Amino acid sequence: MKNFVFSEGVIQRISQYLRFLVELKDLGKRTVTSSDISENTRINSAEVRRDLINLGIKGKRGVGFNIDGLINNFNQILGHDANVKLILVGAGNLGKAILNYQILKKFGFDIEYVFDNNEKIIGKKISEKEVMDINSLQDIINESNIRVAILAVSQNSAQNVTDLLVKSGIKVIINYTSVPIEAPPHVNIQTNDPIEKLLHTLYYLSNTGQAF
Amino acid sequence: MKNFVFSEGVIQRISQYLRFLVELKDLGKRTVTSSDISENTRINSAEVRRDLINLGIKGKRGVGFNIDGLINNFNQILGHDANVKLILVGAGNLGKAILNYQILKKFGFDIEYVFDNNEKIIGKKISEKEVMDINSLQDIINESNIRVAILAVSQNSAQNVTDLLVKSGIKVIINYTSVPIEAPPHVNIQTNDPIEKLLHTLYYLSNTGQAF
DNA sequence: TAGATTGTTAATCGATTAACAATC
DNA sequence: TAGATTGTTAATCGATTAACAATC
Repeated sequence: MKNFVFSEGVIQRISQYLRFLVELKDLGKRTVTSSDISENTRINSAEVRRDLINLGIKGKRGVGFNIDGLINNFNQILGHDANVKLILVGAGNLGKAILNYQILKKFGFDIEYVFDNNEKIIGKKISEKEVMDINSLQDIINESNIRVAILAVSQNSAQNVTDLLVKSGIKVIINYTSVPIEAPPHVNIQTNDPIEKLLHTLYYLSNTGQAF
Repeated sequence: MKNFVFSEGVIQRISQYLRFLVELKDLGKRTVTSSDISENTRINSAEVRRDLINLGIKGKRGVGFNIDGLINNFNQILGHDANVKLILVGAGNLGKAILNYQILKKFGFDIEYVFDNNEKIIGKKISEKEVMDINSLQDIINESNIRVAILAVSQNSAQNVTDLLVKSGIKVIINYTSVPIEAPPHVNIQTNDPIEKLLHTLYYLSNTGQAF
């Protein structure tokens, strides 16, 4: 079974590789070299090659690696076998913008349901999705077996909605509010705001005159 | 000069520490232990202590570290001495949502100007900011010496606007569109979309039944 | 064949961890 | 004093890098 257990670092890098490869495939490319991947991901090319070899993926010397093969392998490792269904909570400005993110579809994620608590928009359609009453959230999650939610509600309802999501069985929350939220340890919260990236780039901005 | 050069890893960790500490201070806390920091950032507590010692920051045994002292130290290292001014490009759904991100203010970032190319909204106010004509962007950046931009335009104008930002002297672009954009190597692009985080969590979702 | 990139080795560096004496 | 956490050591692990023979 050890063969099927990957370290955090490897999974992290595979996510980065996969992201780049799907974009490349989209551009019509068929093969990719370890140095192409290295340039895009800032991961050393020797490490890329070692990762691939460790995963049992072979390339062609002088040519590179087959993009379709890599994508299939990576998806299999991540357990990304079919499209993954998501719910989106919050149909305000942020929610509407997220509904327009075509990248979700491209990477095999489908926003299946949209919820809000605002009676003025419940029942209306946004980007062809009907906005549902947040009071029906728990029932729908139970029926549909969805485990991943995108949180795009207002700051002051962020924690309440999080509690509801946890109670309903959601296991991954992509937090698009810019407030910290809390959940039990078995729920994975990924906060998506620009602060850490902004802080991080400041150092390079002020110390070199360049951003990196 | 070696004393003032920090590795990429250290800067990354300092950004994480700082983010947590500002939130803690906001809650009224005065001191923090290395294990508090460790729990929140998932960085080993011994490594936290070693980082702080290396930076010349001393704690009190049995008590912990002074939060204000840490924040000051970290800000100084990152070169975050005064509020940092930003521009926001794009005043659609996404831009409006970002204007409401109070976390920017809390961490010392001010959205100074908002630009759009839509004549219907140019001149109008959103969250007390007047929307300016994107044609005036280059002049205003030149005068104001702003070096950081948040990109929240539509997918099909993302690259054009990026080119304009680069030409105007912007050095850091926080890319909130979900399309990849290209810029010369001296410009730092930070793409902020949920794909890598989603891919990453899939592995834990399917391999353990839990997200981590 | 010539050019390019893989597959692999070996050396180094930084991150991670456990443990515990020092001391607030 | 008793309890807690720092400051520090030492051992280990994974990441990083350079280099180059193998081979497509």
